[in-house]
Amino acid sequence: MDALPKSRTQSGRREQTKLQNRETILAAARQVFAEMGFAAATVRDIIRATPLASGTFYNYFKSKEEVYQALRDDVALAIRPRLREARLAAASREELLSGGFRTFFAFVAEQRGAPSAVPETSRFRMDSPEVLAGFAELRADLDTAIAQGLLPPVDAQVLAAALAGVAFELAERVKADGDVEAATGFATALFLGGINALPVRD
Amino acid sequence: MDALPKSRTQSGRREQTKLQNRETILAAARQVFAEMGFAAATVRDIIRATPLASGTFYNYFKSKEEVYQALRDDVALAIRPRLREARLAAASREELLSGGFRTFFAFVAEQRGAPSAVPETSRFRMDSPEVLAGFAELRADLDTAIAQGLLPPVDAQVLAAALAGVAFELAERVKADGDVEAATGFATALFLGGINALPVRD
Amino acid sequence: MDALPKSRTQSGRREQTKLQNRETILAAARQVFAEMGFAAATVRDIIRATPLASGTFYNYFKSKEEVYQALRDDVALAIRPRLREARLAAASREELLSGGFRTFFAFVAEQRGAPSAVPETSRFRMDSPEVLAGFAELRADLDTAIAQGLLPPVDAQVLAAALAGVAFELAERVKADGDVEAATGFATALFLGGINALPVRD
Amino acid sequence: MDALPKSRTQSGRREQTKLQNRETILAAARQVFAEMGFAAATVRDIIRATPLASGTFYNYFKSKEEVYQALRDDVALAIRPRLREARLAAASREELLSGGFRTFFAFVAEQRGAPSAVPETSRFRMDSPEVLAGFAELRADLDTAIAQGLLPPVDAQVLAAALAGVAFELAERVKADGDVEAATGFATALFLGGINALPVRD
DNA sequence: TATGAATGAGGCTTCATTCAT
DNA sequence: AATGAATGAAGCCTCATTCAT
Repeated sequence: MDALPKSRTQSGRREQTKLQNRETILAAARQVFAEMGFAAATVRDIIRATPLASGTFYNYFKSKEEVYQALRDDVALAIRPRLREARLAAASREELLSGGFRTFFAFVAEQRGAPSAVPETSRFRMDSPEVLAGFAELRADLDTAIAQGLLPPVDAQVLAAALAGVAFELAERVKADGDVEAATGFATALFLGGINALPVRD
Repeated sequence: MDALPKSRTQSGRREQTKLQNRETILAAARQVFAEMGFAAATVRDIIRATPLASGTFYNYFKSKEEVYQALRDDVALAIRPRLREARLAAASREELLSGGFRTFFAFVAEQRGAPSAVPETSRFRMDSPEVLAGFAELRADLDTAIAQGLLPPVDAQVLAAALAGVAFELAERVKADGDVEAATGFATALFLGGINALPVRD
Repeated sequence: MDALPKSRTQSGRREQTKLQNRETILAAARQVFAEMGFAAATVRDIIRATPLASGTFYNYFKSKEEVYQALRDDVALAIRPRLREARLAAASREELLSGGFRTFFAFVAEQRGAPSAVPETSRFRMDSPEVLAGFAELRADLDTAIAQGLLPPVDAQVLAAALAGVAFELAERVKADGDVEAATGFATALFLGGINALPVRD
Repeated sequence: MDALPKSRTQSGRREQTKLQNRETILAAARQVFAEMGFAAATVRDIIRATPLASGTFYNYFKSKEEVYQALRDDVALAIRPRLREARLAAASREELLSGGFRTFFAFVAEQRGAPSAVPETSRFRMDSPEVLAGFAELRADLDTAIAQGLLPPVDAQVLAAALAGVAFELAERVKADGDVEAATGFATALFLGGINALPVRD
């Protein structure tokens, strides 16, 4: 957290600061969660990574869980429209798959921030409303693609889970090596080849 | 002051008790983590779910993280030999894939315990040594399969990640619906069809 | 920059508002003290029961204690003149006693407000200046009555304490059952009979 | 609170200390409540008046309210048997009244501890089970006395309230001047004279 | 080894109060 | 005056851990 000087004399800062404090807290929380993991992090840790007073935290969030969800939602909110767009623009099965994967992995590569101090031995996923909405959206788009004939009539729910599983797992590699195209190529080829072999719905 | 053992069974009892205490703590921890999630659980919560005294906990574990890893390792230790066996017994690519997935999903279905009190909106994965060893083992087995000609010469590391991603994600569905065969069929078909399409190593 | 009053009514409105805010706070405090007890109540609770901002509270009161005293004083201020009048109008010892008790119990019955949310197992008495003045007034009136021959020359201070003790304790019953006349009859008879037996001052 | 040295070397002290800590806390609480009043006192204040660690408080009590009730109960537990005995030993109405008042006022005089630092402007009464039991006992004894003919058939409940009111109010004077006999004489005479004049039950 | 009371650090949260607007 | 976000002291309480028994 860069020191935002807290001196009272910079009164002009206050009016900006108002709801920008929220951003300050979110940034600090992102940092703290990355450094020590969500489970170990405390509200105090977040506050300490901030020039703000402890009480101020509670003007914005009720708990670290609420901050976490806000972060998640920010991410989901940022990535969802991009994914949507990529999928809707697809004119072929290959474009649907490669477009989705490439968009996702590119986003992951972008987010590669300060590498964790702790080698980060735990991963965590909180299915906030926004994240769940992202899943639902994926599934809906798959259904649309099936209707359009871009995909065979497979179980969209399960296919969505498989896509997400591969995406999240390969994302770990992208975080490490930043190679978006390799991951995209692999995942696209896998599903391009595999989808035809899937059992179709009755 | 050597022990004149009060009775032979007593010393036997003591050893048993020692092992039992460890199991008691692990069982309580499994329960507690399921009920309130890992992040919220405390050592005290685990002790309270036990007839033991607080100090006793520290004769067996140093922290809840250590308990968590022990649980993880127990799971990994239980599943790894089964997976190994399934993979080594495979005489065809189809057997390799379906055997591995079926073994994994069957294990997950077995473990489906009392559903969490908290709707459990977060999922954790702690890459303890045992879990990482499981990954390494998978990768080694893939390499062996490639050498045997059961698989084409793809990047085993990435394929392992994709297999794990699909396995873990579909595991959530198996936890929910218990349908091992459906998940096995889907995953096997996907990879059976997809593997041929994958880029091969140079 | 003298005020060109935007309208005459506005300045009138402002003064009214000022008084109204004080009343608003007192009313909220009465409510809050009744609902959660004095000890548990906080300034914030009082503010929250108000449409006003937190800072505004401090334009009127310094603390919850000050609010409490103001409430007390309001009560004492309301009851004292009535008690005074009742006692001064008394032409006989019976009238002196019954008039005083009846006035007091009638006031208590009037105040019986919404019953406390908390079963209220604690009772407070804060001897604010106004309350102490009420005591002094009672004592002075007793001295006057002694001088007038309405009462024998007993220790007015102690008699005042005994009267107050019975009055406050029976008040609890009146709060519960609202039976002003029963309490008045009992207390009057007790003192009417007892006063003659009291030791007289030397 | 006298400093009980907290050094670890005095290991012999520990076993005594075990449940004697409870007494330490109660003594500190008595002191603190007397000095700053119940409403203003905090758990921390009580702990600070103790050589104990903060966590230890919670091994014995859950809140200051619980401490207060324990104190109240101690008092009620100490005074009730004495009052009971005094009343049961009474062979005449005069003995019944004077015995009860004298016992109560003597107890109050005994308890006169360190005078409050703050002039103590608030009084507080928490009707814990023990206190309520004391009231019930008084009432039962009055009924017994009525049955024995020591008292006329008045409303025992209301008479009990009147007796308590006078007793508690005169107790304030006894706390101040310590004159047990004066208070006893006054109260006894008042009720001795007044009881005959009370309305009798139908 | 097991016990469980004691410890005190430290997390969580609210509070009274200030002060720039 | 009124507002209400910010402050940070401080209360509440639990926690992990120790250690005498």
